[in-house]
Amino acid sequence: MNKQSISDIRQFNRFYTKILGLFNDQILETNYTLTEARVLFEISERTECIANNLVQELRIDRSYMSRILRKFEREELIEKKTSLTDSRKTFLSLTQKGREILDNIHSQSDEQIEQLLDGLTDRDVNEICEAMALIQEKLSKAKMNSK
Amino acid sequence: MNKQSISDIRQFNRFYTKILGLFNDQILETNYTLTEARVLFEISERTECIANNLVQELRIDRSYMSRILRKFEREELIEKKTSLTDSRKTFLSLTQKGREILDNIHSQSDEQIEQLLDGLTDRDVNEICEAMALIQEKLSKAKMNSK
DNA sequence: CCTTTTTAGTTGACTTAGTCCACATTTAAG
DNA sequence: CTTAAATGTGGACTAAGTCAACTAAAAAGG
Repeated sequence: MNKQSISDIRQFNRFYTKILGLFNDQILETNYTLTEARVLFEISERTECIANNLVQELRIDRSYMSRILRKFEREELIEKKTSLTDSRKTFLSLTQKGREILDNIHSQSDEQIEQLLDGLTDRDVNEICEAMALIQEKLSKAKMNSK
Repeated sequence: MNKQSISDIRQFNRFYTKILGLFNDQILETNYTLTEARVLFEISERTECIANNLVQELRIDRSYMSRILRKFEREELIEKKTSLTDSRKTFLSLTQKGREILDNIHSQSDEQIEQLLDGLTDRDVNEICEAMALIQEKLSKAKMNSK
């Protein structure tokens, strides 16, 4: 394995850590943390989502997840519904309010991305998107092989 | 601005947040946090580094930085030296031990990157590196313009 | 079946990362 | 020369996240 490549990737990680850190700050302005936003998003993307899915997918402690979900329930962002076939499982779904909050978080996130891209041409932006797609595709493939 | 591009970038951000999260976990095994590792790295890269540089560059609270640096000093990872021309400023530098710890952190980080790339061809890895370089280059350019 | 193990989730107690604010110095600016 | 800005520290605090013990239900397995 090429040493230089590894070093390049470490550098990119530092670079992107800073960018994601900025984004994180903005999420705080919505009164939700990055972790909470990720949880909301995952619930929105899944059908018959259960807490344990999120624990595994997002690598969040179960007890912590339990508290986040309780908070969301109190704030009426989600609804819980016990599975009929397996009463250990609780299906999670966003309420209308939950969808609105998530949309809001996404809007703010979009705004910040636009700021980040400010001054670039459409072509530059497209190249960035292609580069990101390539990274995702290759790394996803890699992780499959190594698993 | 193209909506689809923004959405693609948000997706990449989610994807890369997970990857960096994994890396973060490994750093914890070295008994240093990601933040501490970033501080050590920045000190190593700068000549006449002062705490306030790090506060601004890494967006860390000043009091928190003060404590991190005190911890590093106690552990003899860094040395402090008051500036002769401005006694408010304290120059920070890594000790031999500090450099060793940082090397250690980097080694573990490298190992994890190798795991991430496991199963990819050299060509795939090269393409990833090029994609990362493109993203960095374009986004750095963008940020300059918007500032 | 009936015991054991695993899965899903909750609760309490705790640690630690990070923030807020007031303060002390020292230098720069009006 | 007074005021404002920059650098750093210390105390008190909040909130994010962890750990361990527990309940309840389902699955596994002899």
